Amino acid sequence: MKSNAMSAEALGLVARRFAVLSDPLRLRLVHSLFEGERNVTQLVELTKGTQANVSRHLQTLAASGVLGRRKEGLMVYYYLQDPTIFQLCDLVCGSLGKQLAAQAEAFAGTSR
Amino acid sequence: MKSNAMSAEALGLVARRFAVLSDPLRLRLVHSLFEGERNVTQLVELTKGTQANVSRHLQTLAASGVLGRRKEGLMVYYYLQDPTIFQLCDLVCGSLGKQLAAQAEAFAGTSR
DNA sequence: AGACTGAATGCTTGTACAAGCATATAGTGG
DNA sequence: CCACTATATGCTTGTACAAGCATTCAGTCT
Repeated sequence: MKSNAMSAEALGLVARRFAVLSDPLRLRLVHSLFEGERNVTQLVELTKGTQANVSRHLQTLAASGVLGRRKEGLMVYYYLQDPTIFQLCDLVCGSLGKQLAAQAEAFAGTSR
Repeated sequence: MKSNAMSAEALGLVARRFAVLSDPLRLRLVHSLFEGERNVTQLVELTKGTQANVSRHLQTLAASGVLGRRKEGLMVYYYLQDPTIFQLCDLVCGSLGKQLAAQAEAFAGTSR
């Protein structure tokens, strides 16, 4: 595998993965699953979304491999399936935190 | 800061960061800068995009703090400014690789 | 069987945004 | 000042997709 010439196909997959994580409600859902699996109703309450909307976003997340599904009677439990999600979120949050802190400092510096 | 109740604002920022990385051309641009800064014309050639389109995507990437800009005469050089981008890409690529390998194996298993 | 609950799916509407094309700005040299 | 090169910016069009609402599907209980 050449490291400097990613195929268009691979690029599309990576882009798609990022796109899946680029929605606030989906991020809330992922975040709500950090501490363990939850069924749809619980997720609706936790995220304060509508049932239909939450259900659809869960499909998206599951289809992309981020979440897994487990059916138990009437209820469907979703759980984090991709373990890299934690690190991904940590990285982005850390990076944004640093960036905002730097901006704040630069702003404070303007009055010197 | 409570770790289990991210503000809507913070969530929006994270989502936005992922959204910036969710475009194939932008990923190509980022990838083209892995080995050092490049000016717009070079990036147009490397990514085979149009000048206008490349320029606009570079704006997006720079505005979000992923890239930095350096002007030198007529030319503008862009460079990776957020060091976490490497790790972010590695994580996603690794995760996708595992996922695809697992799928391939599962598929092969169907004929057993 | 019917009534009920949890989850998924049509269908529509509004909005964000990528790409294309033409044009404008900025900087350089004659 | 004019011509030229590098980059950025209007403006338009097409497409993807989130949200809302109603409806359907699936499973449980009597």
